Amino acid sequence: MQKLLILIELAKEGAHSKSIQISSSELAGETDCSQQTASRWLAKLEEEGLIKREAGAQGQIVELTPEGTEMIKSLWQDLNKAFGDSSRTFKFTGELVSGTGEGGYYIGQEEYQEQFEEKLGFKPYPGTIDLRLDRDSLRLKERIRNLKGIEIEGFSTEERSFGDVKCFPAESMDEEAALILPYRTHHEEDIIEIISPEKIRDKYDLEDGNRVEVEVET
Amino acid sequence: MQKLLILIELAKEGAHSKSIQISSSELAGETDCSQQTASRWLAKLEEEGLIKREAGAQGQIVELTPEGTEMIKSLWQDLNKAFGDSSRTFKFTGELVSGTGEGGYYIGQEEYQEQFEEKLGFKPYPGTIDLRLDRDSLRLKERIRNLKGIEIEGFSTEERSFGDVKCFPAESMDEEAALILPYRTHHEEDIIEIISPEKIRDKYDLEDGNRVEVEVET
DNA sequence: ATTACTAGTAGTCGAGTAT
DNA sequence: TATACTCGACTACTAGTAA
Repeated sequence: MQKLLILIELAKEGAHSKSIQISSSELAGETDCSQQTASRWLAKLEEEGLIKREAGAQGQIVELTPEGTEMIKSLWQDLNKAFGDSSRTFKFTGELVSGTGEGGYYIGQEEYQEQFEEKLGFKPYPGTIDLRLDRDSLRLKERIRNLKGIEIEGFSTEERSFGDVKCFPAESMDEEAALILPYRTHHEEDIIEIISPEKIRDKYDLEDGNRVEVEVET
Repeated sequence: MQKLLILIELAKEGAHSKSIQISSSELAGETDCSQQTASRWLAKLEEEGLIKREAGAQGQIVELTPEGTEMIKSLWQDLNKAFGDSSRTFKFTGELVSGTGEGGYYIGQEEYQEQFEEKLGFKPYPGTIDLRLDRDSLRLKERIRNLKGIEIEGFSTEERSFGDVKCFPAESMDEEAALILPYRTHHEEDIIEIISPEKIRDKYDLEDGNRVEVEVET
């Protein structure tokens, strides 16, 4: 129990994004245990690879490792699931990039199109708008991954298979749209794909590098 | 450690909002411990007043108590603080209600007005728009309370003192606005106060009971 | 299939204290 | 001041098993 509490306290102090200076007694005070326990746990957490630290006779500098961060973050996401992220609008920002054209190939598939029309209420233009997300928006993507969206089922043709896809109603430039999130990701992590009934790129004369905002409903 | 994990697992299963049926071995599977441990913890959690349950030879029905829910929720909020809720738009919905007129009295104070103008960029109409929140939006209010907003400092007159207030830029009906969150709350918990440079009530002919949406930036 | 007791072991605790 | 060791007490674990 203290192990988790200590890890959480370190996260609260910001150790997931920077090195922090914290003494074992300070930490003990925050987590309601003895200085010895805090010290012992810090040593153990280091051993387990969850934190990195430099401990000396005059204090220590602590930082969560990616593994430690991951552990706390997944706990956070569990709680997000539990307490819900309902009725929330996520605003993604990023710049327009050219897809490989593969997006259109996917979306154009009749099986996908039918489901989009049925579940989203519109027939998407057979092409995706690809956005390279800003740093801030990257977190949101990770977050939205855990939310329940509209499920689009995959299927197989003779040549290949198309995976399950999750989507969320969205709006961009006052146009109806949807965020597409494949379960099997084939994109770089900082890119999202948007579909819309209109060919938004042409309608608004968009070019690569233009800044675009997308509001996603959950 | 298991104690927290088990409590979290129960929350994940929805036990904070309804009674759930879960066997000790099921719970043990999810939290990676033995059936005996899960069983023992459930008994202990009940003893501590964190859960309520009906255990019998053919399973048990479990539900978090308000205390248990509070415990997990505060953990969640700690993590929210740590990992941030940046770049998020919160959409509040509710129905318009008449304030006591006290809102206008507050907002009208010169010391507040100056700070609003300086920190929000507009001089609010001296009156608040009060919204009785929908159930879904209630959660958001609780959530937004923990976020860093724009601080408006309190002050004292000869007669009385006005407390610190936190506010967030917002938009409602395409009008610039701000959500006002007093630290010392004097309202019922399901009500939020909005200010705006315009007298929105008149401009849009709003009456009590009308549904209003407010998008709050964080 | 459940819940949950017992017993033995492993893990965790804080006090005292060394460095 | 720090960190962190030893040690005795206590707690929590799992396996076995009863009900």
